[in-house]
Amino acid sequence: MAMTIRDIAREAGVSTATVSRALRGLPNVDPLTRERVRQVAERLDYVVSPAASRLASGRAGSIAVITPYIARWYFGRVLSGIEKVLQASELDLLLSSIGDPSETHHVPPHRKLRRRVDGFLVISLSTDTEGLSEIFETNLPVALIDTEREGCWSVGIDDVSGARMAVQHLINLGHERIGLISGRPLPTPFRPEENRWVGYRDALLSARLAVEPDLEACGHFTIEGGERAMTTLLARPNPPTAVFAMSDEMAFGALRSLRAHGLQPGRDVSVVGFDGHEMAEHLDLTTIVQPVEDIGARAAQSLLEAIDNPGREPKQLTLPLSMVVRGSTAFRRDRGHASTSADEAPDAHLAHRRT
Amino acid sequence: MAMTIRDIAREAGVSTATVSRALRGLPNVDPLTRERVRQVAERLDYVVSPAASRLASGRAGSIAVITPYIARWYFGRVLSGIEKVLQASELDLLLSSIGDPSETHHVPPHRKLRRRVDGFLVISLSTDTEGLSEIFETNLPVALIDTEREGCWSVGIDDVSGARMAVQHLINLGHERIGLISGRPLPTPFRPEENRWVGYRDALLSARLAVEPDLEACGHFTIEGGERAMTTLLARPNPPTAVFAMSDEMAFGALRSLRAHGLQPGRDVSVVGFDGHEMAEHLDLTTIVQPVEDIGARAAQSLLEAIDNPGREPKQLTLPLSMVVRGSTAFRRDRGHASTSADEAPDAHLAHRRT
DNA sequence: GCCCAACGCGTAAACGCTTGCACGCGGACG
DNA sequence: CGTCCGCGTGCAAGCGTTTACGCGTTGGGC
Repeated sequence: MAMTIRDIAREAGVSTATVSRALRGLPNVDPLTRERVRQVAERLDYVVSPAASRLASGRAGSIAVITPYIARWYFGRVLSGIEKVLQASELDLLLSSIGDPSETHHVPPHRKLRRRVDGFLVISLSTDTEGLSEIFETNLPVALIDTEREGCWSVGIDDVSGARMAVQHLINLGHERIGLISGRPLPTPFRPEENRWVGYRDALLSARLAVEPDLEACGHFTIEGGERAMTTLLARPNPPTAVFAMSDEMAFGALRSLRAHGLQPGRDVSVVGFDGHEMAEHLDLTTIVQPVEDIGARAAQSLLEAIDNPGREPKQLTLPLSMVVRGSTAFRRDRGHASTSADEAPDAHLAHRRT
Repeated sequence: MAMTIRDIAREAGVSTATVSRALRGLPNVDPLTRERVRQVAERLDYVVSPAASRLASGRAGSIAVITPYIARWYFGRVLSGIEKVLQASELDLLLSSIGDPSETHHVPPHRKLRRRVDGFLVISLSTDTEGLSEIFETNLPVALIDTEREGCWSVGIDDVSGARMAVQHLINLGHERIGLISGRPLPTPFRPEENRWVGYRDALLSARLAVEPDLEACGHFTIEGGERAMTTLLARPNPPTAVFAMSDEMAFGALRSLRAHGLQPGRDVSVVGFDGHEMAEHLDLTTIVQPVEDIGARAAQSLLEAIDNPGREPKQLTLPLSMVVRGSTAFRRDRGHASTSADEAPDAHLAHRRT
């Protein structure tokens, strides 16, 4: 039971040094010796003690994933992508949820992680999030998802143009009062939120359309929040005829609110979401789809690369977006008029597809 | 940078042993000394080297969570509950997805975890899942979620009676041909699946209703799968008038299939789901709700308890279930007849509520 | 006033591995 | 035939903690 490297060494008739080298695939070991050692280790069911190995080598043998949420759709999927890559590596995946940063939970325990990991994977958090600075100060490699930062590797999508694409689609459909269901009041600790806000604004401005506070409502990235936000918007003096929601989940809530008000998505109010959630198809929601799991996987690969090659110049990766047009968006029509549901937009210059 | 316990000892004018004791809150340390050491450590920004600590103490300082999926709703939520508890403890959370066991992915790397963790948390997997035996052989404490096993702690719900509750509800509504959307063909590596199947069967048998293979279809626990399953059931010679889906996500797919066939959930075919997914409310789906996040949290607590008190007799915990009745279930009516949507079932003896 | 327990602390031996260094040996090269 | 190089290997010094043990000092009970 108490198998140590010494037992293997004795059994194989070599020194512990050779066992160590043989088992780890280091050079300068006779192939025959290596094989013999392997067999002995196998037979005795030996696995190295990570603690001892880490202490001696100075490597932590694990990476930490810092995420604001675990249970939410987007984060779960990203995490899944990360895990798949890490599974194949030698590194352990330490999961650390930071809790909703805007709620100033307990102090994030990044302190504890200090001597414990070889690198960090941070999801969606603005680089100036409180508590994140400790991570950058470690000088360990960091891979950022959905953000960028000098000296860090990063993977993400172009949130600005994604949002612009969504809003432009609505503009092309003839909408002029286009609402926004955002996350929470700025400043937000989430980078994508800021960027989607910029994209929304850009699109409106370059079409010389109004950007009014009255067209915005916070949905806190939840279904319920999205529903409340839509309800709020509908209650405004001059409600929007179309809405861009920063996430599909909020869009789901918006759709629900519309139905509750006797309005039909698409026909009465157009809605675009963001993410590519599976349910979007089922709810007939037009959305900007991002390769979520891939984002996680690529980020993990980046981090592994950074750990293996310290000092290597970090790369930033931007993954492609696409739009899926469904029934929740349609040409603007005056309320009350009858018309067929014409939902093919004249914006063929944008990347999009139908399903 | 290279802060060791020795630096603290020197600076505080004590031995490393005292530093170690002071910082870990062990007894037999003068309160004044302890405080002084604390201050020095704080000032020098010292954190213990987990590797060294683990090597010396023999504790791994982390627990592994073995889960078949990360991205799926149920597992993400359970994981979130686990993480919240572990965050407050001293233990690291090592995430290890096993991949879909029925697909015989790569060999699960539980081997690697051997000397690396102080305990295991296993989600939903049958205890006889291939590769899980290695875990039990370690003799480390194991907390099981959704399953039970001699010598293991466990937390879960009563899947049998949950399923029975769902089906009984349909029976009470007058349905006689009640379909089942299950996960995959038995034998399945997931325990809840077996049990829900038993509950389904029990309810039907004790009402002297038919249990036919023709009433079953596999939905693989995905939305798409649920949709396909419902479509399959509808195409059968004598289709069911009501369906119990083993998960809400499959039920969502079923609802979609119904709509695609011009059928209205509740009025034409009743559907009950299982989980308490947020979207269930939005899709007006009757469902059995389980305290998912709580399940994870309790299991984590159990494991911590087991680790702190080795040899303690394991406890099994069963958490309560409830049923939320919504519009997707209604009294059976003959196809084609008009009738109002009467959906209040005469099964007041069952725990349920309306929203 | 004595004895013993309890307390606070230091000494030093692990814990199980990695790795710089040195050594011997055989072959290539001049 | 001597030298040198490089390969395969072993030796042993760490890596930074924890903890059994022992020692001196106090204080309370008799």
